[in-house]
Amino acid sequence: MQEDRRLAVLRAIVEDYVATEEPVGSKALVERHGLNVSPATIRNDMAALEEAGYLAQPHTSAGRVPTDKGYRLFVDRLTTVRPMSTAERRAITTFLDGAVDLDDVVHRSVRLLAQLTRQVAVVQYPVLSRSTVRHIEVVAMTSTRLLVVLILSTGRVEQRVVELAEAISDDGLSRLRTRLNLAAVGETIADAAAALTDLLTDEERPDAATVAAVPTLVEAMSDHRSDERIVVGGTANLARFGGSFDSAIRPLLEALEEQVVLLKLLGEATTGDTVTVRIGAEGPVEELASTSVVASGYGPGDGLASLGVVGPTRMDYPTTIATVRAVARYVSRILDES
Amino acid sequence: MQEDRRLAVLRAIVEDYVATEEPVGSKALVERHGLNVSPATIRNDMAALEEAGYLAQPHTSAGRVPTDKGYRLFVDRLTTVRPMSTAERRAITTFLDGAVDLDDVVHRSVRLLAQLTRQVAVVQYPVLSRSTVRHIEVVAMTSTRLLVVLILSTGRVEQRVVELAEAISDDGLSRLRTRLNLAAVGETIADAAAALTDLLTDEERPDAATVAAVPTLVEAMSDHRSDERIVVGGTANLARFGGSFDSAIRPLLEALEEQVVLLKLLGEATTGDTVTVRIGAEGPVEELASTSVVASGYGPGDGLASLGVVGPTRMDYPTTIATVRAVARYVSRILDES
DNA sequence: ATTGGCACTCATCCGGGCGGAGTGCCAGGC
DNA sequence: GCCTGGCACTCCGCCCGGATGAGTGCCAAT
Repeated sequence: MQEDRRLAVLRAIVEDYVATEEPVGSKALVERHGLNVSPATIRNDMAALEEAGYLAQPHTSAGRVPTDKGYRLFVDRLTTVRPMSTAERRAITTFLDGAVDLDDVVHRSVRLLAQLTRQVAVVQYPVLSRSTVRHIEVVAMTSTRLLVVLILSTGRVEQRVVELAEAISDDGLSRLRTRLNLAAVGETIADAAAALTDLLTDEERPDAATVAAVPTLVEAMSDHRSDERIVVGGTANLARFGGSFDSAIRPLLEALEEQVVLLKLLGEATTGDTVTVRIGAEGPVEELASTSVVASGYGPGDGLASLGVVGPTRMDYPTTIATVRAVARYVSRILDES
Repeated sequence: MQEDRRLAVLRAIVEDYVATEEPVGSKALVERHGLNVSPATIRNDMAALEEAGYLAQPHTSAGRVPTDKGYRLFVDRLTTVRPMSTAERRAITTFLDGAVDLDDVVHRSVRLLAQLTRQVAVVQYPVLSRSTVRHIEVVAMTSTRLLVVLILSTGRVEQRVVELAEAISDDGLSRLRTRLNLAAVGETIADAAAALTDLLTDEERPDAATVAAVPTLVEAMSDHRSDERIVVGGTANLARFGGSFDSAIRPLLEALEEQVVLLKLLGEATTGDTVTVRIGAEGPVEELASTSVVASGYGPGDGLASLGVVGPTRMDYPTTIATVRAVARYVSRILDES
């Protein structure tokens, strides 16, 4: 009974606070929402909610503001998923359908997310597993320096530079190339890596170039790390971010430049391909106590990479969640098709 | 005589203002610099400088602040090039020498610039001309969808997806591959593009796959545009940026996300491989009236791409200029070697 | 051409007084 | 037992006025 109303009050406070950015008081609350009770009643409820840790007062005799815990309850139990309008759906599909390659998909996704949520968007490159080796190309830059290019069936391209201990001839180069391709082409990544390593032991006298090139290749193959690149967009939306520059925005800008931190943020906030929300101090980076992350796994098949937005704890969770989910799903579908 | 002193006064004001961020008055000026005249004299000089448009007063009876014109005079005639300390030199070389490929060079350069200048750094990917085609690889994603990968001798890799009107067989695929490579490998970009285009007309009946793939390849080759990618770093340094968020920082953040605007900024501020400075409203983007750009062309051979920093008009020009120049030179050298 | 002196102008910094929004609590009503 | 109206209280934010001080502009003297 009262319990229901109290939750309604919490929801109303969150909504109003998100909209106005100002502490919300009892009177304004009853007016703006159709609560058929008096302000006094609301005050009692608010006192109870504060007691329970869902609300806080900036100072005595100011309105209430949701705490992290309050937001948590809000997103967990009070959020009804706002279905996206068909216009929005179409915006997403048309914008994303124009993409021509993986890079393009990723970059378009960031822009899209940033624009739709008016927040900072973050997209991690997807890891395309179950790919096989399509071709290995070896290019001599100088006589002791090779560029090794690995082309996978999915279109991923890895390139590495290898330094040789001794010069290699044109002939040696093309022998190296055929040998590498013979061993690896057509295999899955794991098998190819094994086959290549075998080259080192099988042969009587593996030449220097092989010795140098193989480990690099294997590393490049297993280097899904290099796929953990991250693209950030919509930083200008930080302008809407309230709060002081130094305490809120600067650490965020710093984090956005640190791929490692970003990955941690995204990773933490992602389980499977469902949308996850990390609110304020729940996360690993304490300087980011006043920011929330809404992220989702995505990718062909299962949740293999993450994408999402970063914003102030005071954000419009329902629509943000809906948008992130919609984009994640559509991007996944595109990746599945291509 | 007085003219000399007036220039000295301008220089002193610029230096003090850059250091303190506060309007500088006559008394403080004579104290902090060894000017052997009285404050009153300085006041006269300042009045003259203001009359001439080099200084401005925030409000009556406040100290003076340099105008854009004042900064211009300062960098053009009053700046003695501060040689870099050997420690700085070494920092640059060691940091940049660790780079393994082009991507790495570019990214390291941004970080380096951002750290050394404590400003926002911007580096455009260099256009590596005189590269030749090393290999063309064609990968079937589906039966009507090909991934074309172009490997250049410099290590640049371009990839494009091609949609075919009709399905292609494995056999057709490998014939396409050999034909493309036969025509293009070893040629310079320009020659290869021509040779490929010839394929379309020479043959009796060029097959559908060739028809579809060739234009894409040619486009990818001439697509130095895709080399006009830009990497930005050090955004967190915006925190030190004075001024209001909305009038100064927000437009800058927006500009930093707009590759086009950035390119215009960099391009404008670059002629040849010498360091150029664009101050405040001199530039093309009016919202960026309170920011300056210090940029330099760089690249193997001549100034083929730009790199530089963006910061408040009130910046330490001498050291910034020295740093940008040093980095540009060293990056150029690295690119020349590899 | 330079200097010291002097009057003047503003920004900035308190301290106090006021208004208003909002709360907490209590006593009465359904 | 829960809701409500009333009332006293707390503080934040705003405005005002005076004091402070840095800095200027001008003028007469050297």
